[in-house]
Amino acid sequence: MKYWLIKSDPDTYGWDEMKKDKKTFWDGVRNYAARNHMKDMKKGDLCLFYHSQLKPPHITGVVEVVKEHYQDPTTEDDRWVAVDVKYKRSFKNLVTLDDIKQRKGLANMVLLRISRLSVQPVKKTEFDTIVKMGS
DNA sequence: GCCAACGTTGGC
DNA sequence: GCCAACGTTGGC
Repeated sequence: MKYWLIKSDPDTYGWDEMKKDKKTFWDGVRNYAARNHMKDMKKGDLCLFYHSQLKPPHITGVVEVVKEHYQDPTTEDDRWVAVDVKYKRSFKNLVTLDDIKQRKGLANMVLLRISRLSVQPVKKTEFDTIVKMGS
């Protein structure tokens, strides 16, 4: 099982909608590196849900991959894919970007190195640390 | 609103 | 296949 971090600008799609919908398709990725990560996602993988553009930016909770990649329904262009994710759990404490920066074990997260990548892999140890921080 | 980082496009 | 120009993302 793998772990990921997926970003969403709440103006486009926020955690409240995620909770309400229970399940959604994750589309609109137009970046090859992010797309390749989506193609690696397997059913049952867990993703941290990251709110970008907020003050402060933060992780709100966890979602689970329930359907592996398929053609992105929002475009004719067959280069792009979508996956389905379902709501798993909300964090009691939001884990902010600053919290992540402060935490020693998380200094090598992709999030801090390639800030613009919207779908990125997360190590199990990083995932566990963040879940602990959020609980 | 600004700016850095970086991906994409298009001319050559 | 290089590289300049341009657009977008995302933190601050």
